[in-house]
Amino acid sequence: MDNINKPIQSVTIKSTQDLGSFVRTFRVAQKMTQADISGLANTGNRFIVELENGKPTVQLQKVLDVLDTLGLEMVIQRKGRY
Amino acid sequence: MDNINKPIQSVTIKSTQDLGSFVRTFRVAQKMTQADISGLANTGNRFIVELENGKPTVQLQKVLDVLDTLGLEMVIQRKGRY
DNA sequence: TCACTTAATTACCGTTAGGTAATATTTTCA
DNA sequence: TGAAAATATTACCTAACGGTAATTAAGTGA
Repeated sequence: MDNINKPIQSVTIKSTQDLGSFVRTFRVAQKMTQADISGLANTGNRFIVELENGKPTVQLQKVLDVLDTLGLEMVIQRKGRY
Repeated sequence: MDNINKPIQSVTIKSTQDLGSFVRTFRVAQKMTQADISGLANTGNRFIVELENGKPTVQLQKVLDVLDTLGLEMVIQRKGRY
């Protein structure tokens, strides 16, 4: 599939790596720095680094804060929808 | 809106409370106990209790494990989609 | 190439997540 | 209503989250 120039609709998160990679890609696409996010989301730079690198133990509320800062939201659904 | 007997398609998670409430409701609908989940997801019962009660600091990977056990998946998307 | 920006690492450290196991409380239903 | 099942709480404990601040490394653009 050709995803070039195709706006992202949604990404299924199967692992913390998936989330980290997506957050990084999306952040960069928004031309934001890690410092921008950590400032807006009231976290340390360290948290952003760890999140983007897929740390499994990041805390949920902080993740939600970062997603909100990026204009993203989390959805739960049954497996296999598309 | 009448949601009775309407299969859940997706739930937007704006807070850890949202997630906890949804997990509980879904688990009960599946006729599973907390012990069932904690067994299958390799966590303690304590984690399930805390997750369902909306603890903000639950760790992401464990949440993903529980969702997987329930046949659910996490999706990230831009805000405001429906 | 070199200066500047951004990202990553490290040390320090108080707080706490969450496992287990025991106990208590609440819910369920025959 | 009473016993069993399910959920919640507690104590004990180790590992480690994540903030700050300083430092280092990596990336970028003129």
